[in-house]
This record gives sequence, C-alpha cells and structure tokens, in this order.
Amino acid sequence: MSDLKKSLTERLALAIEKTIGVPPPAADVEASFEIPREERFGDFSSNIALKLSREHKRPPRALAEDLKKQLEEGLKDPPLARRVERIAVEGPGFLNFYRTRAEQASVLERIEKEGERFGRSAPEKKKKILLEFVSANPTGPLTVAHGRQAALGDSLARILEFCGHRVTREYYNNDEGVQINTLGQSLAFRVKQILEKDAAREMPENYYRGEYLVGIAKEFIKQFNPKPPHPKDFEEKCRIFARDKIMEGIQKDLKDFGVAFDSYYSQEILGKSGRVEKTLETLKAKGVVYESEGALWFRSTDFGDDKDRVLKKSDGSYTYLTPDISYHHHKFERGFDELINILGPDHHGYIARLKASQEALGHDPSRLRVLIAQLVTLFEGEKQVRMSTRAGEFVTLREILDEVGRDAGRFFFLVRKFDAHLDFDLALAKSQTPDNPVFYIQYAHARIESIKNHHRETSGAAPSADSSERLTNEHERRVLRLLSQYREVVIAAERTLEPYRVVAYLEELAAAFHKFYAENRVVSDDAALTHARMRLVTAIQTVFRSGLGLLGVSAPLKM
RNA sequence: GCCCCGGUAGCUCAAAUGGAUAGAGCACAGGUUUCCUAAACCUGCCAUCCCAGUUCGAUUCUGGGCUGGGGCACCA
Repeated sequence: MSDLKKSLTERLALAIEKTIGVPPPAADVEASFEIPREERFGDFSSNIALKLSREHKRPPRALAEDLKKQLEEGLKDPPLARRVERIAVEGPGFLNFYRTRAEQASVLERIEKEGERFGRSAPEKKKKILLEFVSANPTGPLTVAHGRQAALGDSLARILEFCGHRVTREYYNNDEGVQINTLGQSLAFRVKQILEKDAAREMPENYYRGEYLVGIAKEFIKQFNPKPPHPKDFEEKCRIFARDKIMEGIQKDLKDFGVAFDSYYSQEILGKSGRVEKTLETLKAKGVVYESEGALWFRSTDFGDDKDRVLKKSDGSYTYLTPDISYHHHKFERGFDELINILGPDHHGYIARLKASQEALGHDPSRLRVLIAQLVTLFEGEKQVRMSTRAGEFVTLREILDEVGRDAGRFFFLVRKFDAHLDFDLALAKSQTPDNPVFYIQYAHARIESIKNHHRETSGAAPSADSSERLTNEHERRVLRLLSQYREVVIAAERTLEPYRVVAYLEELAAAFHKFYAENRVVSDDAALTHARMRLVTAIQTVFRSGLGLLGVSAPLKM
C-alpha cells in the first residue's frame, strides 16, 4: 500500500467516525479503495458510502457528500496537503480522489531513486517458499505443456523473489518406478532392433515409441558395444542410460529456456533414504492407515478426499502417492513456510489426497498451494497443430525454442492466466510485426534507448530545476498514472500467483508509450521540456526492464 | 453420474472482495512519415450462452438448463 493510500485510509476512517458516529473496521475502509479502471474517475476511488448506505439507511450520495466535507478539512494540512488536488462524489456515490500534478509526477523521482528495485514492496511476512514445477518424468523430452509450466514457475519465482520472499526452485525427478522400467525396456528393444536388424518385430503397445529413443539407442551402442545374447544386466544398463540421457536433454532444454532449478530431488534417493518407510510409520502411528484386500490404505476421506487411497499395493510395492507423501512431508521438514506446486490438468484429482496426507501428518494443508496449468493448444495461424503423446509424436519445448526463440516462447506461455486454456499461435510468436506483443514491448524499450542516444548526441547540459510539472498532456498523464500502478500490479501478481498480470500491464505501458511518442517529441529546443520528457521515458524504460525481467524475457537495447 | 477449469465483439482474451458508459489486441474498412526506429500512430465497426433469484447495482453471487475441455486406478 502506498503511503498516500494509507493516509487516505486513515483520513477516511476518521471522517466516517465523525459522520456516522462509529469507527469502521480499518480493513473495510482499506478494501473500499481501488484504482479506478478509467482515468476520469480519479487516482483512487472508494465505494465506502455505497457499502455503508444500507446499514445506516442513508442515500449513498448524501453520505458520500458528508464524508467529502469532512475529508476536505484535511486537504490543507500534511500528510495530504499538496498531494490531493480534489475529492469528488461521482456516479452512484463513489468518492474519487484526484492527485495533484506534483504528486502524479513524484513517481519519477521514486523510480530514479529506486531504479530496478522500484515496484518492490516489503511483504507482510517474508516467506521461505519451495516452488516445485515441471517435474516431468525423464521418459521423453519436455513438451509444450512442460514449457508452459516452466515459464510459469520461473516467472512466479522471480515475482516472489522480487516481493522479498526466499524461493527454492525444485524439480522432483521421478527417476525410478514403473515408467522408468518401461523406458529401459523400450531402449533395450530399440538397441536390439538396430543390432539384430529385427525391425519387423512390433514394438509393444505400452512402450515409449518416440523417435528420440532410436538416437539414444545408437549412442548406447557406440558407448557399450553390446553384443547379443545380452547379459542379465543389459536391461538395467539400458534403464539407467536412457533415464540419464533424457534427463540431460531436459536440463539442456530448461537451461536454453532460461529456467534454472536450485535443486533436483531424486525419487530414487528418497526411496533409498528410508524416509518413505518412516513416513508410513508416522501415518500408521496417527491411526490413518488400515489394511484391506491385502493392501495398505490411507484413510484420506477423513481429510476431505472422495475415497481412501492405496499406499502399498497387494504385491508389496508402493503406489506413486506414497513416496510423494514422504517427499512433501520432507519439504515441510526442510523448513519451508509455503509449498507451491505447478501441475498439469491431469493431476487435479490428485490434489485432494496429497493435501489430505499432509494434514494427516500435522501440516497446515493451506500452506500447500497447487496450481493447475491448463493445456496448451498449438496453432500455426488458423490451423491447429495436433499433438498425440501416445503415437510418440508431440511438439517439444525444443521445437518451440528453435521455432520462436526463448523470449517469444516464454512470453506467449505467460500471456494467459494459468488456469485458462492457452492457444499458442506459432506463426504470431514468430512474426516480427506489430501484432506480436513481445516485439511491441521490446520495441518500445529499444526505442527509448534510441531516444537516449539521440539526446546524448544532440543536447547540452540538463536544466537544474525539476521540470516535471511540464508533463501535463493526456499522454504524459496516462504514462505517469501507469508507472505509479506498477507496484500494485506486482503485488496482485504475487497474491494471485498470476504472472499474466505483469504481461498485461507491460502491454498497456507499451501502448501508452508508443502513443505518447507518436504525438510528442522528446528531444526538442525546449530544454526544460526535454529534460522532463527524458526523465519520463527513462522511467518507463526502467519499468520495462523490471517487468520483462519478472517474465524472464530480455529487454534489448537495439532491434 | 461426481469433481475441476471454461462460455464476454467475426477470432483470442480483460474487467480488483458485486460498482460508474463491459475494456484491449487481431481481423475488416480507411488514413498518418521533411523530425528521437513505420516493429509505430490515428479513425470507424461489433459483445456478457439461456431462464429465474438475491441486490440500490450482477460479466461477477445463488438455483436450474445448454455447451467446450480435463479428471474420476492396487497408473505415474
């Protein structure tokens, strides 16, 4: 909350007390403030009169007028003096606050002073957060779906860090289990296929059929020179080889996508640590585990799940859930205040049981937040690009990187809120035209750099006086207003865990800048005006750099 | 059948805990450059799935319907 908003909140609370006799809850007053959608409704707006009118049986406009009178008393003195120009009652009973010009322009000073830290705010509570994302099984290359999760997770981490939290980016590596075994068998099959020229044999339905295993098979042959008949450990060798090769590829893709994990948490190591058994014992001790039909069950229905879940199958092996429970238990034990998981839509049924398990273990389930990133549909212009994992064909993250590059890729993955389906138009992302929002924003940033260069070459000394009061036309006011909203946007993105808010903001700022630029010369004969406008565009550039940084998109100086 | 996410302009999406005349971009039609990058700008056109309810006020909340996607394992 900005200090002006805070002062207004306090003043308004006092005014309410004087007008209706009782002090209102501070939270209600604060919540009544918003930044109006439209500029003509002022810089801040409160709907408190509308809210109070029912309870106090007074028409909202009349009530608002009374509050306005009380508030106007305070405009002559600090902290509101020279900051609030006027207060108006508008619409059905909104109280609208209009800042003075000096106050509007004061954001420039703040940006100059704070630089890239501008927009940061001290969180109410600084949290230690574990953000788990991607966590794709190392059975094949990363797909577009993982791309979205990677972009989302990394950007979220940047936003949370910007807001003062400590974030650990973690990848849970499912490096053992049924799927990895199948992967090993699939590679063994491919190797034999090559060595024994046995291409006619049908690959079993459940095997990983993607072409990428053929390449890995060739590498395997080159390295080990295996000869039939294959020894007993052949398949095991294949399993390890395939798994590790694929994981290498995944890590390379992530690196090239600009996503760096702080840690990779191995399911295999977890299994060997004895932690899973310990967690199971803990659950047993809590009395939430029972035996039935030869299997071991978790009574998750006690914690709001639809049905109870099997922990240990009747064949003695664990389900996927069991080590995962242990893993999340360990996350809490490692001292994180909050856990955030980003999962694909196929996992949504999984959330309830995972939360149930953590509650059973004595953790507050609300400290585990699971974000479901909805599916991505690829388009090439109008035409949908079909993906089918089963046939072993899918569009990979690598292809996105090769086709549209890192910046456009990341940007387009972030452009919608994560719980909405995403249409990703490859043709648009590739295009270098004004319809492409990435270029639109980056171009604005580069254009400002160009103005700065021009200014450096043509202008002499800067005027000493503060000339920001010269920024009065509609474009300049619009930009100033947007700049002062940046902080609120970042805070909203932090609260909702939605980076797309930053995207939308940057698009708006870019539009405002381009419009300003089209109508106004920055560098002119008027030294004071030039100075003021240089400050303005420099401030815009700072915010672009900051905002693009939160998305993990570069801010080029030249295009 | 149950659960989750959706349904807003021709298309893709916004809209703060229920607020003011529902905003953008694309597409379409037209226009703008002696000047800091035309990768830009300007003008015009077009919308809340349906039916009730709550409310001073509903895209937002409630109920019912229609509709798109995903999920409902001793798979991972």
